Amino acid sequence: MNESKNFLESIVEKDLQSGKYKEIVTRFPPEPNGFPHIGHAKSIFINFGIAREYNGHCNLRMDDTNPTTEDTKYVEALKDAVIWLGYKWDGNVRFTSDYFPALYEYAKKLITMGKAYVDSLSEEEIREYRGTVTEAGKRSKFAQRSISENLDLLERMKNGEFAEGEHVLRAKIDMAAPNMKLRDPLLYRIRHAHHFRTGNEWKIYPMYDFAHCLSDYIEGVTHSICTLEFENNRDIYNWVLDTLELEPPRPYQHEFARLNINYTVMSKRKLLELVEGGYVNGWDDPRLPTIAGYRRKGYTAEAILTFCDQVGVAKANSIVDVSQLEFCIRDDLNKKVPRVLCVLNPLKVTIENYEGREEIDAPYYPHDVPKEGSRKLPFSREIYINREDFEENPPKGYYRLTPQQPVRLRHGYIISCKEIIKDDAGNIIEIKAAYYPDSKSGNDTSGIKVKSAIQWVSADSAKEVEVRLYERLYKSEFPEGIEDLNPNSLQIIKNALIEPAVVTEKPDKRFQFEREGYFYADPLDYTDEKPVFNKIVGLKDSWGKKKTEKQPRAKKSQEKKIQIDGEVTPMTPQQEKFFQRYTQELKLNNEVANTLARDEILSSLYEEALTLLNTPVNLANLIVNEVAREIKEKGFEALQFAAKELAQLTAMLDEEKISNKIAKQVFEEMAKSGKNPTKIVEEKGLVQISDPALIEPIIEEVIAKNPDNVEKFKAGNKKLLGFFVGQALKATGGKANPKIVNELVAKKLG
RNA sequence: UGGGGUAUCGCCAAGCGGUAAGGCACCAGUUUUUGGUACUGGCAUUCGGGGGUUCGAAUCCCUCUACCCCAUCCA
Repeated sequence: MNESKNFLESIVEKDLQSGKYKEIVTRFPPEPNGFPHIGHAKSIFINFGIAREYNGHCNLRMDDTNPTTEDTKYVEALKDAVIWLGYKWDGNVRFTSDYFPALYEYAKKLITMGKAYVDSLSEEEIREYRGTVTEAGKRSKFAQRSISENLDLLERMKNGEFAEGEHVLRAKIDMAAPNMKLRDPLLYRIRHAHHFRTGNEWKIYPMYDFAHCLSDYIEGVTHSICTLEFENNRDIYNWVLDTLELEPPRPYQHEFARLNINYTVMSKRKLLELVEGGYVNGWDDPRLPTIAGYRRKGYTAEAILTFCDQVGVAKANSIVDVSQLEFCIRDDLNKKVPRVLCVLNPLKVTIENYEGREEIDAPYYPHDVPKEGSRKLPFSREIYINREDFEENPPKGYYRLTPQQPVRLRHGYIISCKEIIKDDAGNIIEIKAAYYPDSKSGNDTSGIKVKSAIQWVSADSAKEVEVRLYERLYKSEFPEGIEDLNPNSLQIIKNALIEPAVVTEKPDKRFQFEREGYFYADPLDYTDEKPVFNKIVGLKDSWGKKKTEKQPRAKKSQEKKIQIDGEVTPMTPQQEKFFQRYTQELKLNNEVANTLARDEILSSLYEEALTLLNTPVNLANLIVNEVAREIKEKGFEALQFAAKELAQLTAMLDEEKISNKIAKQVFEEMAKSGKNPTKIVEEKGLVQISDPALIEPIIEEVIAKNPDNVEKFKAGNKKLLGFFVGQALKATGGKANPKIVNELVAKKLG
């Protein structure tokens, strides 16, 4: 498990601690209009994971408010995905459509409150009236309708008296809102369509923004977690819940960045295009990032979950490298799966000095995997090895069989090449070899050193199998469309040869084909007569990499990106006047003066404080930095202090009664409680300690407690000075005079 | 162009005024009858840029830049 907390976990912990909620309730709320993919897995992992972590529960809710796109086959797939990933939803599967009656009542309530109206503008008009990002919209004349008329119209909409598009129900919020989503959002539209659950019962269907928040509320959800593109919808979410004056507690929405992986597409539209266009073989094609695809390919749920955990949850749009996912599945399978021998591209080898046959006892697991089990490996005069494991003219660093270099047959004997047989075209078709009888694995007395052991199968007992080799679907790292498809994403080998135990014993469904990768017995097409294996992922291959790479490796551009400074809005004459006064008369630095001059609130506060205390620089710094933050966070009206308190605080600073560090602490307290700063200092005894005699023993102690850091410091790590100062300051509760501490630490450490 | 977000290593990502976590990738080396695994070590003098505040800034303030989302009767 990822040890550091993500921002959602922090929020949940805070809400639990503050008593905002007694129990955490989350929900995974997909629309059943497509097959789930690994992006859903991330959402499932987060929602169910948080519920599990904090002993709450998580609902599975189908957000089925759009009858034209949804289908029950998708709800089954979604349910399967959750179960496969190992989670259990609370109670039954929920459906937004279950709440249609309740939602309808809430809509009537909004109308009654004068907060919603039936609009009869056309679709096009509604769009026009909405305005643009820079221009305010204008409200429909139908917003004037009376409550009773609205109520009547809504009921008749529900009863099917109107055609689609004739009317809609809208929230009455603000047609000039800077957030476009708030410009009287639609709440209901008329749809004469068949819904896969409610049939033809409803003629009106609620929109996402109306249905989602209320469904969350109805289910008692506490944390409504969704992806970043809903950030703008959060305002409506809150508006609906607040306006309806629902009994608390109510849910709050939090957004995280959706999952993206390079060489992969995740959008419903593009996935659909691949399937419908026949570029892949259905929704469970192993090249697809769908849950069904990964499953068919042989991925384990554990690997997917580990991956979700590793990539973390944050708010920055990002694209994760596929190698992270590949690592997860390799890492999982490495410790679970039996190793067997399979020859993908067979080359016949006749061992001329061997007669008869024998069975070699071979363990399924290597020494570093703590699992038991073994099988018999038949060996005979005729065997097959992989074509790539023999080279007539080997490149430098080649470890396998060559005319000069012997090689070990894994679990078996060492062989060496005696003769190369070629066909008329010059292709190698067979190797004549000799084996060393005293080199058998386990009791090798031959003393021959080989550089590698290769996989092989005995010709008389090997089984022919089909192996499907999958590579990334796209050749482009950030694929756009079908033009970026990798033409070689699927290679089918019809006549690979595998050792018999795999088919007869079936020790598992997943295997490592030694030196090749991990493979999975295809759950649909595999039969004992015609076994089929899918490649899950290859092994790491440092040899193959060495061979292919070498030359490209574009050197990264060393120069930093040059950033152009944009234009700064010029000051008004009034601001200019202030600026002049601040810089020249009061000797403030340009930056501080500039900030002050441009901000009316700050400057008036400053001017006022100046009349109480004539310390222009310290006062300006306090206002520009600390007060500005306070105003930014809470607003000017919420300020708990006035110019007088600021002057008092600054005065203490001037007298060096308190240090800057303490001043910040006092300021925070003052901003929170509105207490008088002098009083805070007195009550908490925050007066600065500047006497070296008092500080010195503390420093001694810090030094004594951190011998290794002293070492590091003496070895040249000068950054550690800050560490020691910090520790000493901490020991005094921040009261020690930092300047003095700095000096003393520097002196003591030489 | 208004509003809402986001920027920390090649890719993810912690960090919330006092020593720049961790994972993947990569590079060395050790072990190895899988060119796998495991193990060891190396990988950000610097946090999008520029200023400011502070003894001390990735963290606070100002400002600029880049990218993402919003003008579906989709979710």
